[in-house]
Amino acid sequence: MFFHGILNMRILLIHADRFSFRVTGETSVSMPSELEKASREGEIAECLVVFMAAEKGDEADVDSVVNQVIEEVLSLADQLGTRHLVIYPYAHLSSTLSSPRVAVRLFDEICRQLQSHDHFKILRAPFGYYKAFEIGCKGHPLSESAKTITPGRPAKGSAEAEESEAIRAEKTLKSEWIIMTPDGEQVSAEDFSFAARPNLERLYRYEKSGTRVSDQAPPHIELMRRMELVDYEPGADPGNFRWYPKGQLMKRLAEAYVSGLVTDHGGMQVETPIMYDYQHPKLSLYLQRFPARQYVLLSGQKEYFLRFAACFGQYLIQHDMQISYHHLPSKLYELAHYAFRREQSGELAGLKRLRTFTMPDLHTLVEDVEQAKEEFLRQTELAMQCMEGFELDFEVAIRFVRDFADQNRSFVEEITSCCGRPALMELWDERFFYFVAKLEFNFIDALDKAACLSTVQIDVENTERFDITYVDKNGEKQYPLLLHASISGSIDRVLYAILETQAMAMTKGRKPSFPFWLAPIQLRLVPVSEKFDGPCKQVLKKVPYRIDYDDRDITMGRKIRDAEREWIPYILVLGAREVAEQCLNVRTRDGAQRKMALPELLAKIEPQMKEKPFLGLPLPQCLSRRPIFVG
RNA sequence: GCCGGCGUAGCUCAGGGGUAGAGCAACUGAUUCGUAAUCAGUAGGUCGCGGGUUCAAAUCCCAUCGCCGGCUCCA
Repeated sequence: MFFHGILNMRILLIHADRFSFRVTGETSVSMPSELEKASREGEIAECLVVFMAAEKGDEADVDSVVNQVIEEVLSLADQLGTRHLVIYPYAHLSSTLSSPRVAVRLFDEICRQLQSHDHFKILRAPFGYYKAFEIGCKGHPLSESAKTITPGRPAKGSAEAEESEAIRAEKTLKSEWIIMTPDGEQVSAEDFSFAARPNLERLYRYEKSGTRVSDQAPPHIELMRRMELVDYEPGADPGNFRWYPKGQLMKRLAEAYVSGLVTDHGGMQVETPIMYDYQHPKLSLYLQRFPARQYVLLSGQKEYFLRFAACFGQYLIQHDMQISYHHLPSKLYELAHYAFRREQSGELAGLKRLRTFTMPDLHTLVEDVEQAKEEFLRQTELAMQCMEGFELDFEVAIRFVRDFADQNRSFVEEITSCCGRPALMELWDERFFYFVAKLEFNFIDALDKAACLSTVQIDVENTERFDITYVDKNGEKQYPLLLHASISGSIDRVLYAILETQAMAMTKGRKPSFPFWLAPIQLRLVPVSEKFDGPCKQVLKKVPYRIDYDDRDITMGRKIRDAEREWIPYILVLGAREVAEQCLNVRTRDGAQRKMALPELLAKIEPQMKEKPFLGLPLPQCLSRRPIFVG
């Protein structure tokens, strides 16, 4: 039903002073029955002529196409005040025609429905014949209009028609909101005292009302540009960003970190295609579950959609795998680079919400509910560790189908105690989604808005839909349960959260900083004058981190200022005094200065890199050789 | 997608029917400097893109694209 693409019905509407046609010959798809339904020739004054061509994509959902064509025609006829219609099959509007069978069905239905409006006089031209026509177009602004009809995207004005079953269901879904404390206590969210957890209250209010007014742009947007990390790309579709060297480095480090955590946890890393066949039977079933927000692309005569998650690529692998109960739990992992969601333009928000983003996606097949719970907890711990590595604070939300929560009370308590903080719990009476349990780590940003980062879910639907099976002890095929997990959430969104966190720190008068392992430049060497170039080169050779060298011909005050504005964790000043004392003057983010010998400094830095990935400088080491990317 | 705001130099912005402006950055020169902005000079623009009104449009009108915010949405 939400199955649509770009190969869809075209109609051309022309308001004419006069229109006439006559059949001139047969084509390869001529059907004599058409001549009975329509006329061999006809003439009409003052009318709306509807030229139509049915396309391949229409075959998926004839009813929806018919409804939309009717709506377009009625609305235009109404505006023009005309009562005469001409229905004219016109294959030349399309290069990818549907089958004649479908086209005839479509035209029949459109005519039948239009005829039911008795104030119309309809002239119908036959399908499948060569025809000659003459037309006198009125030429006013409304007199010519072309439309492409998209099945499944129903007529304007029927807002609910645009929603999938699942989304519609969510609207009517009754939620109960509870706060669950780490020691297992449950309090209705309305009665809970949030004094110690203001962000949890923000999450609850945000979730309950779904909105938060703001007249400001999220502060990370200015930061991502000023810090030369990420920027808008006017040459692309909105929500597709360009990544400058520093941002690209941070992204690669974050990806390497998350992938390392997941593969150490037993995830088997794979890579799957970014585009899929629209007509694939299993995928089309899956797509029907969700609103149509895909990028669709046409290649030759075939339509493809760009993946919106790594799920189905992995389902298709798991479907083909031979799995026995010995292998469970079995984990496939992909760093989905990229996933595409054609969000509405107004929904895009810097790095928080993009149309193209990178997402770590872990899918774990488990034998039964017991194994699912065990894995769920391990993956929750992993997500905790991940947030710690990124130095991010978050609030926990857990959502359950009520029956599942009732039958697994101790599990629910274990999740909250594992997170070590009170959690917002949502309970649904019925299951509308594919999962029975969902954990989320939500980040609260500088504008008090929530964004979901890590998530773990128990899926009870998709192994059956994608025919993913394992062989049990008795040699019988079984459907496993499936855990979805994104240990960090979208990598882009992690960067958003890091930048928003620093924006909040700045408003509180604190100096912003990146986690040391993620800082694009970790140390900067500042010579007091160019006379110290020699000793500086010696220092550069001995530091195994991302260190650069401010060799520009400007004052030292200026160099310090620039380094501070880049949030560089260690600024090393080298002049006559340091050369004499065989040391460096080290300035840290707190503004303090200390004399340190190089080995002492390296020893201080080392623990900050523990178990974190490392990559080299993303830019020329000498600042004098470094171009400016943003203003 | 709908509603509102914005779009002028690389960046941040002022101007508002009659010669295109500032600060920062860039470039050149001087300066060799001790912890958040050294001094002087030079260059830099299809005023988002496209139409229209006008003797004349960056300025007014229309359309369009982009960004931001709200609605909706967030698999």
